[in-house]
Amino acid sequence: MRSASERAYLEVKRRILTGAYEGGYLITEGQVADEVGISRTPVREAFLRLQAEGLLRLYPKRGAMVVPVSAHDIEDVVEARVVLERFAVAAVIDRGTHPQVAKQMTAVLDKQRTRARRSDADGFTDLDRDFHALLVDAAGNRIISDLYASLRDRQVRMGVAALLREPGRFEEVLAEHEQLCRLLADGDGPGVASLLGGHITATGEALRGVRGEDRRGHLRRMTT
Amino acid sequence: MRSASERAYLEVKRRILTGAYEGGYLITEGQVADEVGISRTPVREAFLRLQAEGLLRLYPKRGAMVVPVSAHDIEDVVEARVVLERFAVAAVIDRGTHPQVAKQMTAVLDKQRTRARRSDADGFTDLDRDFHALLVDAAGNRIISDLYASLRDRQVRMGVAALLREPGRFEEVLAEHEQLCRLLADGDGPGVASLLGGHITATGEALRGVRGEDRRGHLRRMTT
DNA sequence: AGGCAAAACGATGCATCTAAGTTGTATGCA
DNA sequence: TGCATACAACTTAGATGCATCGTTTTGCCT
Repeated sequence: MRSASERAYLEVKRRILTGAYEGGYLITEGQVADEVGISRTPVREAFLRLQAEGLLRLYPKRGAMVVPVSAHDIEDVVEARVVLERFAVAAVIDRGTHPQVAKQMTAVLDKQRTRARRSDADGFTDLDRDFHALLVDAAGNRIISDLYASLRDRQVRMGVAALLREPGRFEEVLAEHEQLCRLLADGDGPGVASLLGGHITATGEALRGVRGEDRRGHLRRMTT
Repeated sequence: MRSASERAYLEVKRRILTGAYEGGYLITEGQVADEVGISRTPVREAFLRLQAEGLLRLYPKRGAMVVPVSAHDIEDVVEARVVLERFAVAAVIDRGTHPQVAKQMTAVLDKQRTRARRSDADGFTDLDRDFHALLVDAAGNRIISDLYASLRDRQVRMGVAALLREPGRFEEVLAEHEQLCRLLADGDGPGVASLLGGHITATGEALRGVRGEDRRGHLRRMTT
């Protein structure tokens, strides 16, 4: 049995990431406590963790606001991802482990292909995460790996999942990943770097197009 | 009056950063609660925040361990800092705001010089933070700015303050900062990048030399 | 003396209770 | 009607109590 605060944390995070709690809404400790069936103390702890992750903003005596994602936030996340992945590529090549890493990434890419054939968008998304995480983790810098993981979370919130469901998107991603593996295997740092810029930035562009209409700045109480 | 949890947070963080709580020690909620004169609830919240920042690791029913810093951690922090600052330089130059940023940094540098003349190590350190933060913030990426700030905290823990007290260190830092400002003003991205590598990495090297003997892996109860 | 089991101790996890702050509303007055 | 004020409802901040779990110590047995 998981701890109560862990359950509260996972549940609220899930709701935020899936969009069940939209950006801008106010949620309260008592509300979540009732829904999850625990007392308010563990919920408070979950809220604190989520605030640390940047998903909630706590207003004393008022409630917790689900942080809205702005167009600027998307740019920041995309930009940070490019920075981190480019560093990872350089580090991996510098270490000389790029052939092995490229091999592992290719293996993931193969799995991704089968998911694409089965139109399994969720599986595809998970493997996409693995693909990029593999690269970043191979750089061997814990700090950067952790940040990268949290960026993935935020991107999920921005609706990447929905994006991947668009027709033809699978193929584009696969092709780019394939090229990425090839360039990495060859140790072509600059090549990977420029490709990455395009790959990730393209995702960002598409994101901004797909959404971003319903941004409001004011607070609204969550209506159950 | 600050909130109780805020006080607990600041106090414990201060003790960790100053080394009053060494890495590897176990501290407990009750202990801190008594010392700060509040109940355990706000202390628990402070512990959670500190765990999120990577300064504490919580062991259920056992206590909170002050995370020890290993040589590898130092490398990670140094490496991450170089990555972020290099990005910042490129971004600032790309935006074309580098002349203004360089000007602001030069202003901070001037203040730093007066502190150095007065042998005010604390003031010097604070301004060093400002100097680098100015550059990173100018890149306009919140995510990267936040991470950079947290890295500064960790570096403080690693004993940078003590390092700066070594004779002649002020001058080296000042000279490097001065050159950095010049290169940035000229928009010489690659030049700043390579200088940065040396500047920050040198700090890391020195750090590793100055400390790192007393690393032990086991837990020891804090003896008051 | 050495080993082991059980009790005592100490820590956290969570629920609950009180206090205090904030918001929105209703009321009275100009 | 418009505005200030009082108040009621709701929320969090913090304290406290208890149950549970891990650790240590103690005391008995071999």
